Amino acid sequence: MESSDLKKAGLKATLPRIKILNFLESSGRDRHMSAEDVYKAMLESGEEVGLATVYRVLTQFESAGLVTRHNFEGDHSVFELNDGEHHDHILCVKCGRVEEFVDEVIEQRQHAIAKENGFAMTDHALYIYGVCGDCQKK
Amino acid sequence: MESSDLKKAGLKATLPRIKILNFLESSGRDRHMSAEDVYKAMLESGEEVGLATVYRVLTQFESAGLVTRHNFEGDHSVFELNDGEHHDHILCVKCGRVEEFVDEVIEQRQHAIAKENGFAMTDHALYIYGVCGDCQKK
DNA sequence: GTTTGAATGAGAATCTTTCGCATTTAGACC
DNA sequence: GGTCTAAATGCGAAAGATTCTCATTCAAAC
Ligand SMILES: [Mn+2]
Ligand SMILES: [Mn+2]
Ligand SMILES: [Zn+2]
Ligand SMILES: [Zn+2]
Repeated sequence: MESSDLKKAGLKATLPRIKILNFLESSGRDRHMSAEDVYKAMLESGEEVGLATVYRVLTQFESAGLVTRHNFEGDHSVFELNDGEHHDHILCVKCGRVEEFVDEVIEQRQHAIAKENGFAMTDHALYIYGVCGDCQKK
Repeated sequence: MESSDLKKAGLKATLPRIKILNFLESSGRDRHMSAEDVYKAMLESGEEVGLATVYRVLTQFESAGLVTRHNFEGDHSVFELNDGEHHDHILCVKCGRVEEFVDEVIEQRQHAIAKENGFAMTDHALYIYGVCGDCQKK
């Protein structure tokens, strides 16, 4: 459906790419998914795409700015559809819940710190880990 | 030498653990090393320790609070000796240079954000990526 | 010094991700 | 619509990082 988005991103509108993009757009709550997550979820919904293709396409989407890659799990990457607005994440170490936030003070301090150290900042990753409200009750 | 530190941490003072701890303590500039880095560097200096043991010991040191694990490279962990003071990192995406910093404003905002989201904060990771001064000149 | 459970080393195994290559396909051109 | 061609796919093999298994060794308690 969104083959226009793909072409705009300089990517040929192939069936696997369309399927994966559609899938990411329709995965409301669980926005943050690993390649394996995407692969399995698509299998279950009958949309067959090779695992290697999922990895390739997600990486291409990242380069094209369609998705963002995160490494807050340490041992594997998770991806989320890029909605244009940057945000950071706070994660529950018990249940895996993920909340998003933006803090202008932190954003500004980061730029200041980069400048202080003579760096031209290109990116940053901020992950806050903790126990969410629900998990504290248990 | 520092077998006392190990015992204090509840770890038996074995030869591999003593060697690795000594090595970490003597690695001045390159404080941030992967398990493989530690393994190879020790081989070169004649201190033979199995790779699996390096992985095991570093993980034990982490649990004991002797070292801190970072994932700023995405695909593998790096470790650094814990000096008691928390700090964050700014990394050059060209040459891999790592600088350390502490920013109280950011630290406080993080706690505030956790509270706002109902989380009991346990940890956080902040990595700023950019091009360092030297690499900008090239 | 002896005993014994814990730690080690070596390689196998696992997990995530990438590669190689034969086959398929999107998009350009007729 | 039919042809063509480079690019994309799917599969299994391969790679890199880390963990596991298990026989052997060792620290430290007695
Ligand atoms: Mn997000
Ligand atoms: Mn550091
Ligand atoms: Zn939770
Ligand atoms: Zn640099």
